[in-house]
Order: sequence, then C-alpha cells, then structure tokens
Amino acid sequence: MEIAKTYNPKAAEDKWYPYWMRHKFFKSEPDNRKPYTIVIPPPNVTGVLHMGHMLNNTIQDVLIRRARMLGFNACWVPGTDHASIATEAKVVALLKEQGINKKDLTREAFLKHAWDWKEKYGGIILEQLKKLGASCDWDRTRFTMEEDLSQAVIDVFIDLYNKGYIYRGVRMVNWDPAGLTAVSDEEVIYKEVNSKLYYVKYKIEDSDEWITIATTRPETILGDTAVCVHPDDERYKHLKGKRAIIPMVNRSVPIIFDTYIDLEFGTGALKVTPAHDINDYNLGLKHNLEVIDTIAPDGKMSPEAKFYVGEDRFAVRKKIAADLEEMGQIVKIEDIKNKNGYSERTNAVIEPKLSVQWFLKMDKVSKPALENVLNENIHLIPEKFINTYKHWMENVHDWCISRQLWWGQRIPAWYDNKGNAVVCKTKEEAIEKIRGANKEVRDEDIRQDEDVLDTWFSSWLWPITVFDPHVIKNGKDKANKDLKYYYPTNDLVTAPEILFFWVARMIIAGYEYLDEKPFTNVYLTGIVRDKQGRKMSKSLGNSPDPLDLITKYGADGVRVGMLLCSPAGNDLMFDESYCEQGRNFANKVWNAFRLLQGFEVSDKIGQPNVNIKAIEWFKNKLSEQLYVIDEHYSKYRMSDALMATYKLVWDDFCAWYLEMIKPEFIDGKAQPIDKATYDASISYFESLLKIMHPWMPFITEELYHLVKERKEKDCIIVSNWPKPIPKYDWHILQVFEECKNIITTVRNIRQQKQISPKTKLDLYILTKDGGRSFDDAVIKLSNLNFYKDTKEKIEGAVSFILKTESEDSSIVSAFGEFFIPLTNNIDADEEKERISKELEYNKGFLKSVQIKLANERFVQNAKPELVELERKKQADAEAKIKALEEQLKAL
RNA sequence: GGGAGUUUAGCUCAGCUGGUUCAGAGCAUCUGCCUUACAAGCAGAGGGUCGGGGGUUCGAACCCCUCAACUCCCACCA
Repeated sequence: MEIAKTYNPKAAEDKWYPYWMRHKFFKSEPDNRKPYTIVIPPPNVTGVLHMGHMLNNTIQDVLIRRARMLGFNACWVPGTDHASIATEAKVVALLKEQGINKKDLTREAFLKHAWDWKEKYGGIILEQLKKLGASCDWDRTRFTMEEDLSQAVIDVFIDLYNKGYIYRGVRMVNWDPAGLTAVSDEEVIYKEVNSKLYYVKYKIEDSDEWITIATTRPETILGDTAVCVHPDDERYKHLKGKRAIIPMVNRSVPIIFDTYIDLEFGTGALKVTPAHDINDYNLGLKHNLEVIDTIAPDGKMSPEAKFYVGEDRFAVRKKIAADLEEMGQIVKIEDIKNKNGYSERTNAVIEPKLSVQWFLKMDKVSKPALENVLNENIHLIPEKFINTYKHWMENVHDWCISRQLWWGQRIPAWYDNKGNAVVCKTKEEAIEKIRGANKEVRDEDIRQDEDVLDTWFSSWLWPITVFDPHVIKNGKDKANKDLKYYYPTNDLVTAPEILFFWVARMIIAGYEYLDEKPFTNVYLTGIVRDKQGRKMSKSLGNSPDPLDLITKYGADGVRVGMLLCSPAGNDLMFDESYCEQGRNFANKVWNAFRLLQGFEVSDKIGQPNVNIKAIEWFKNKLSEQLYVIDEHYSKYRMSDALMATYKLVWDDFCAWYLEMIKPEFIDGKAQPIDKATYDASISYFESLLKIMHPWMPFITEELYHLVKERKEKDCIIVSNWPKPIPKYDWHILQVFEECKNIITTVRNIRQQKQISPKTKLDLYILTKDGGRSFDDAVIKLSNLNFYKDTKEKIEGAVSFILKTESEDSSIVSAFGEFFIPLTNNIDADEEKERISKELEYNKGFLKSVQIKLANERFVQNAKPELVELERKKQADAEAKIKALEEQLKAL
C-alpha cells in the first residue's frame, strides 16, 4: 500500500465528521450509565467563530471525548444565545444599509426582520464548531429565544415578582442620544479626551460673597439644584445653611456638605446636577435634592432648561461659557484630560439619564450562590477566581434587568391609563386584574411594557432550560427525565469576563429553582491575545480567522496548537507557530504509522525475540504516563496533559521504542519483524491513538481504521480509554534511563569526534577483577536485554568487550565504567577536559552534600529520610569521583 | 480609587506542603546529518543571579517586608 509521506488533514476531516454523525456517536439519552455533561456557553447567534470560541470549545471537546472513552454517558449540549443588544444592533445596522430606519418600523415588523436574519445567519457559528470537530449532541441544539425557553424566562420573572424580589425603580442609565436607547455599562467605551475645566462663580444668596465651582460641563448648570463642599473644608465652613444662586436661571439652591467631595480637585466646590450625572444623582438622593432634567433624549436642551432650548448640548457648552464670561462669572478656564463615555454602537457621547427600570434584588438570592463556592461544592478553576467571586458577591448591586430594546423576552408587565401596573402572563389576565382596581378601564387602554429583559436574564436559566424548559412552571418535583439525569452538569468552560454576568447568575438560578448547583466545576479559560499581548479583536484586526487556520494546519493541528499555549487560568499569547507545531505532531504520528504498516511480519515460530525488553519497557512507560496524564486531567491542567502525551508519543515511542524494534537492514533489505514485537507495537500504537484522540480526533480516527480492519461501528471515538497496568515497574524505567545516558554519551562522542554513525565502534567495560564486577554491574544491562536492544538497533555498531584498564573516551554510569577506544582518533586533551568537567561537577555536588551533612542543625531538624538520602548521595558521589580520577590518571 | 493576578532561558510556560545539582519543558537558536517512517525529520550542543532590594530559616524560585513593571476585574473624580 502506498501511503502519502505527509498527512492530509482535509480528507480525514471531511470523512470522519459525517461518519460520526451518521452513527450518532455524539448522541446521548439517559440510561443506566453515569452521565458526564457539559452545556455549551451559547455563542451569540450573530457571531462568527473567533479564537476565544476556538479555545473554549476545544477544551470542552477534549473533556467530553475523554469522558466518552472513559465510559460515561457523555452529553454536550449546544446552542446559541439571542444576545439582545448585539443582535438588535446588527439588525438595525443592516436595515439602515437597506435604507430602513428602525424608528419607522413597528415592533412586529422589526422583529420579523430580526427573525429572518436569525434564520439566515444564526446557524453559521454552529457549523463552524463542526469544522473544529466539536462532538456536540446536535439534536439537543437550543436557542435562548425559542418559545419554550422564552416562556420559562417569563415564568421566572413573574415568580420572582410574586416573591417580592423584582421591583421597578428609577435609575441612571447610559443614554445613547444618537441611538435613542439606554445601553449597558459594557457597551460604554471610556476614552481619554482633552477638555476644558471651567471655573464659574455663583453668588451666595443675600451676601456679596461668591463661591467658585469647577466643571467640565457648563451646559448642565441650568439643571443644578445644589452646590456641594466638603464638611472639613475650612474655606467653606462659614457657608453652612447658606444658599447659592444659579447663574442665568437665578435659582436659589442649598449649599450642602458631603465627604464625597475631593478637597484637592478644582476649588473643592462642586455643582450638583442630579439629572445628568450619576454621582450627583446619588448626592441628590442622599440630600433630598430636586431633579431638573434639562437635556432631552436626543441630546438637545429641553424646555426645562429655559435657555438654549432645542440646541445641542455641545453647542450650548460653548455658548454658555461665552455668555457667562460676558456676565463676568467665569473665573478661569483650564485645559484638562478626562474620560468620556462613548457608545460602542453609535460613537455618540453617552449622556447619563434617569429612567424607570426593572430590578432584581440580589441580596437574598445570592447567598447560596456564594456559600456553595466558598465551601467548594462548586469549584472554580483556577482557584484565584474565588476571591474575585467572593468580593463581587458580597458587594452585589441590584440587577437592572430591563432593556429598551425589542429583540428579547418582553417584560410581562401591563399598565392602564391611570398608572396601575400588574405583572402577569397574558393581556387577558392583566385586564382582569386591573379591572379589580379600575372598573372603567377599556381593553385598548391596557398596554404591555415596551422593554425586554436583559439577555443574561434568560441565559442564567440555560443549564436548566436546555433540559427541561417547563420545570419552572411545573416545579422541581416534576422535572423531566433529562433534567433529573443530566443536572447538575459536570463542567462549565467559559471566559472569566463573564464570571459575574453569567456564571454567578446561573448558580443563583440553580439554587433558586432546583435547589441544586448547575455544575460542579467551572473552568475559566484565559483570554486569547496576540504576541504583543493585545486582546484579539475584530476592531484591531489582529485575530486570525480560525477557519483559515484549520485550512492551513488542519483541525487537529490547530486544536493542539491552541492548547499547547494555554496555561491553566492565564491569558494565552497566541502565535500561529503553535499550530505549526500541532501540524508537525500530527505528521509525526502519521509517519510512525507508515513505519509500522511497512513491516513485513514473520510468523516463524520460535524466532528469537530480541525485543522483549523494549516491549517490557514501553509497557511500563505507557502505564507510568497514563497515570501522569490522568493526574493532569484531574487538575484541569490541559496543556500539561497534552505535553505529556506529546512527549510520550514523540520521544518515548517514536524516538526510542520504534528505533529499538525497527528491524535491521541486511544487504539493503529490511528484515521481517517477529510477530510478537509487531503485535505489541500495534497494540501500543492503538493505545497512543486513544490517548491522543481527545486532542486530535480526526487523525486518530483515520489511523485507527488504517492500522487494522474494523467493523463499521468500531471507532476510536467510542473506544475505551487505555488502562494502565496496576503497578508499573519503576525499576525498569530507571534502568532504561541509564541505558539512554550511555547511548547519549556515545552519540555525543561521535558528534565531537566527527565519527559517522556508520563507523563501527567498540564499547568496552572496565573490570578490575577479571570480570566479576562485570557480572555484578553490567550484566544487569544485558540481562535485561536493554543493552542488546539498544546497542544493535540504535548505535548499530557497538561491540561489547571486557577490559581492565580504562582508555580513551569514557562513560561512567550507575552500571559501571564504559569506554570507547579511539586509537586512530585520540585527542587526550579534549578527553581530559571533558572528564575534568564532569569531575568538577561531581566534586561540587559532593561539597554541597557534605556541607549539608556537616550542619548539625540540618541533621537534627530535617526529616530522617532526607538525611539518609543525603548520606547515600555522598557515598555515590564519592564513588563516582574516584572512578573519574582514575580515568584521568590513565590518560 | 478598590480588588485580584503576573514577573523563571530569545519566546510560551512548569516548578504541588520551603529539602535530591532545582534551576526544568516545549518551541526557537547553533552544529552535524537528505541514515530506506518522517527535513513538517534525525542526532548533538549552547542559553537563566528565578523583576530589584531587604528579612525569616540549617536551607528560599517557593514564606514575610519593600520597591518596580505589566495585566485583568469592579467603581469612575467634577
């Protein structure tokens, strides 16, 4: 069979993903096995795959594939989030391109456009996940705005309202005067700008005195309802109880005292405009100030302002400054740098604005969510996030859950024309309820709240509603089979940015509605950055397209590349070269297979098996590493688990094992390999494929089928994870390490002396007693057969001769002294130098040990085993030094 | 401003309760090899006062103090 020299990922990817789907290997239904469940953090429907998704979902797929192989009923639930703000913004922008303005559309017409758009593009990201190899149970795909899931959101709202947790209140929001909507804090971008600080003097009422305030926003003077100073400020103590006069409008306002004031800033006196600044608003609440809203939603001065009505706030800033200057009330104007909030969507300067919003009280519901993280009922990985989590949960603010948008679950609150409000599911119910208070009310006077709920108010139910959307309504005792079986889920893999927005809230909802955590482990990935440490983002243009990477390096290569550079819990500095490494690894595995399949197998009975120790060694090595890898997985140390796998395959299997068992060439012809060796090798290779499978699903499936004929459903994806032998032989591994050292030293000598690998070399062993110590020490090697294996297969040409005197290039190992006579090629000086170096090292080592042992306090305080170990080290070092000194003398 | 974290080889990171010479790995680099699985490869080698300073200890990359640089989260200064 002719097999390509390099692995072609595309062919395997196109072949196996549909194959797995066809055989329903991703499918999960409750059964009597133990479940292992992951619910995907739903990407935005509007989204396209970016590097963050890539990282996230690769980790999830690795976990789920391994769990599947460990025999769990593995279930990975996929889906998408309606992402109200992001999606609505996208649809609005799209309509704008078509010349349609959202303002001209009815709610229904807009939603029709939005749904059309979702149907058209909403599936893209899920298709992209398939390219990555994500083994989700696609039959379970959910969308947060599906009818069922939306109903659950409404049920929760009503329930929490009835419990008294949800209330309506006034709050200052980030108002986008261009978009004419409130935007969330996350959508405000703060930028440093050069602006001016205006010093304006206000007259003190009934006196000739003035007080000077400093402001960057003189246009808000018209809405001032107080002047505030610090209670300890000597400059203003005498103003207690006095009032100040606001210029132009000539309003008399109180002078208030509050420690909020920064004595150092400006003049230490602040004008207070509760309607247009969040801090001023808070001061207003505290001191019971009047609120005068002087800026209209479109950013122009409102009639309340009395002056400049209908003019834009920024034009007014200049005008009022000029007018005040003329009135002699400007003291000075300074240049200043400060931060301005801009709308992410329209780039308009955000105007803080008061509005009525719905809130969820967080104090009570957040209690169990905090407790169960602190008592480690839920693990945050890495643990450092526990502190952050605790800090947030202890200082949690009430959650503003309403949004002035159309795309999302509409708030089930109803109002009549007299200001009565009820919360219930349908208009009919609302009419009935309101009639109780207002008999006269006509149906058409009853209107539903225009706002929708925050996206997180639906996604906090995600781990529940993907399994049973009706459980909110039915109650947890009537949970369906799926929810009972899969909930709580095992792992959640997500980005740390949304620890509060989402993770904390899912935990809250879990305890509130099911009295149970939604997941046991939360693996918080790092943020994908570029080499310069910048966050990868579309706007910076520094993010490679993951699909391009897949085309270039293969899905397996990219998966390996991503995880090679992802330390647990830290950000990762991504670079394409990691994908290259991943691709190279896949190719290495491919070629290992090419070697194996090229063997001619001899089934001659009784053929001497020269590889018995190599086989024995790898069996133990494999077991040892299975334990190591398992340990890494259990701690969610993904890159460590991957690196251990990588080294096991590349170094131990390819570089050592395969080289040892590879048949010799005689007369330009490869000799056949004995069946025992062949069978063992194939079986090891299969085990390795399995261990690699979670990381590299495609190539491993491909090779699993190439290495042996298989039945249709015998696939690696559903195969069993290899089991280590119960107790691997540590001694064998040690002995082999020693052999490696000897061999490496021989290679080193070849390199230094420019001796071709083809040149035969003799390896002598030094004995002082005509061979007895040879038996004792070195025979160990040949007894174990390692020596034979390694010398013939790796060095090709080392013979094994007894000598009583050391000469030429020497090797000291735990098994004795070896040397290679280089009669034609002696460079005594070089050799002396080499041995001297080693001697020096060993002397230094001995000295450090001796110092330690000479220290009485060490001998007294350290653990006895440790002291014993030091003594042994001393003895070993002394022996080694003696041997080296003798070698040196001989030269 | 409040909180968390990071700083170890050219790069990306390990280093678990202080104790093997503990200073590691992978990549990159350098040298020699197109050796019939693989040049996306093989073999060998060279790289580091563990951010600076101080302390605790018989012993510190690890614990404490301090300084510096960077990152993230929360709140945002008129």
